[in-house]
Amino acid sequence: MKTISSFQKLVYEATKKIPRGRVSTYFQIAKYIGNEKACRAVGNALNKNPFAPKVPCHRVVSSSGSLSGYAFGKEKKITLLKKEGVMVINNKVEDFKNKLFKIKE
DNA sequence: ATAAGGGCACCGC
DNA sequence: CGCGGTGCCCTTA
Repeated sequence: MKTISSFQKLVYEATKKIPRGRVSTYFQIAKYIGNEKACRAVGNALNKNPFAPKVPCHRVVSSSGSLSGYAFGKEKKITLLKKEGVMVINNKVEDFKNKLFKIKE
């Protein structure tokens, strides 16, 4: 039992909302939660990721489209993204802004 | 309660 | 465009 807080719950919710072939940013999730400044906290929450397979943390990238990191290895993240239709080049998402999914809608 | 860490974002050079 | 420094937030020990 992880005893997660509302914050993390929202993080996972937002992350799960990200459709396949689409990517989002920690910042976007942070805003969805209500604290755009909590971008680090978001990453931390995803890092623990008690819902690993349920939460597609690999669809979450940095504001510049860089993969930044991944609990299972960024290389794995790239592979998953490419398999979902997201072209990843040089550890960065191609057409990032075009594939960017805005959760707060 | 305090200290440190973590998958960030922004600003300046 | 890349690097370094800074600020905010959350979790765990």
